[in-house]
Amino acid sequence: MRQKIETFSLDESLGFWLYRSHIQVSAALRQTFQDAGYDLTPEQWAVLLRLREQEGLNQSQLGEKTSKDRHNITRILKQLNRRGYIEKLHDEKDKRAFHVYLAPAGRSILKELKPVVLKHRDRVCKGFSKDDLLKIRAYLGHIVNNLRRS
Amino acid sequence: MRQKIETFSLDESLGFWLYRSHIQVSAALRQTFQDAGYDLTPEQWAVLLRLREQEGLNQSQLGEKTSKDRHNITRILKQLNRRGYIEKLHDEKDKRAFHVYLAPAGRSILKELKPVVLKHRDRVCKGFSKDDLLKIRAYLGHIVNNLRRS
DNA sequence: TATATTTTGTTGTCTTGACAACATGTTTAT
DNA sequence: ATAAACATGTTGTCAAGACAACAAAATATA
Repeated sequence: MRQKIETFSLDESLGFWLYRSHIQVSAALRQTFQDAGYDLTPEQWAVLLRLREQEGLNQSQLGEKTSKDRHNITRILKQLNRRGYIEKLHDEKDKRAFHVYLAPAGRSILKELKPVVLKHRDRVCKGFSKDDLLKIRAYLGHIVNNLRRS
Repeated sequence: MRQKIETFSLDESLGFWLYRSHIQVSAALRQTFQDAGYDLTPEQWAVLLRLREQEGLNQSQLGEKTSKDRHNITRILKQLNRRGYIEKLHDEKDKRAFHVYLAPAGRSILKELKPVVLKHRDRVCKGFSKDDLLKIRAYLGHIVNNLRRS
């Protein structure tokens, strides 16, 4: 009867590969923005994308929909506000809350950056079939699901 | 003849799913360490793991092997040094460089945290077959490869 | 109604990642 | 041999993620 010796190494770690791939995709997108002459982070881009789909959310809701907590959303919105890409409007009823909207400059940058972002996407996804991409998304969704609640 | 209108949304973005899954796995591991009573970050853990496999690297090499640049490695090693988990020894020949080694406390914590890390791994990987895990790793490796050079 | 609890958002601290500037030491070219 | 280029590591700045503390407002409860 042999005892099972479980072991682990960094290269066998799923978490490390997620870290690695995320870091590199993020760095590539950052570089893409920089090459295009825009001072924008991947995180700020994600928030703008989310706002294009759904405007008028309050900050907490926006945070949930971008996987960022309210502290970080506060500061990312501050940056986007400074650059003139978004607007925060007070909620009439709830005086604590804001509703967040795209400003005209925000809509502009979304259009302007579309071609370079598509190019970036092609680079990241090179060699993958549509089926591969669906499978990857399913796998990552499964992981996210495994960690839901507690 | 219809023009192809390519579009994108955050939920269709591979980069966003990588971000999301990475963030959650990382948060879960952080919580795991905290629950076990250890003040250790996932990044520090990754460096310790790498050192267990390969000691005596200099900082730049260690950075490459953990996908961190030399600036970040400097600071992570500072933390690990403060906690007594590693040692930095001067290179005899190259007076700029250090060789990094695990200290006894570093070996200890690697052993002590093994069970909780395995538990964390089981949680992350729940519902995946060995074949699934190999496929995920292959997919993520493919992405990393797509972004190599330039 | 009065109090307690929860929600919304901000600020501050720490760690990490990206990046520039720098000091020091090594290697290469002239 | 000297100068130029490069490598190694540190420090500082900013953005972002984790987290604690806080203020203000809304909601629940007594």
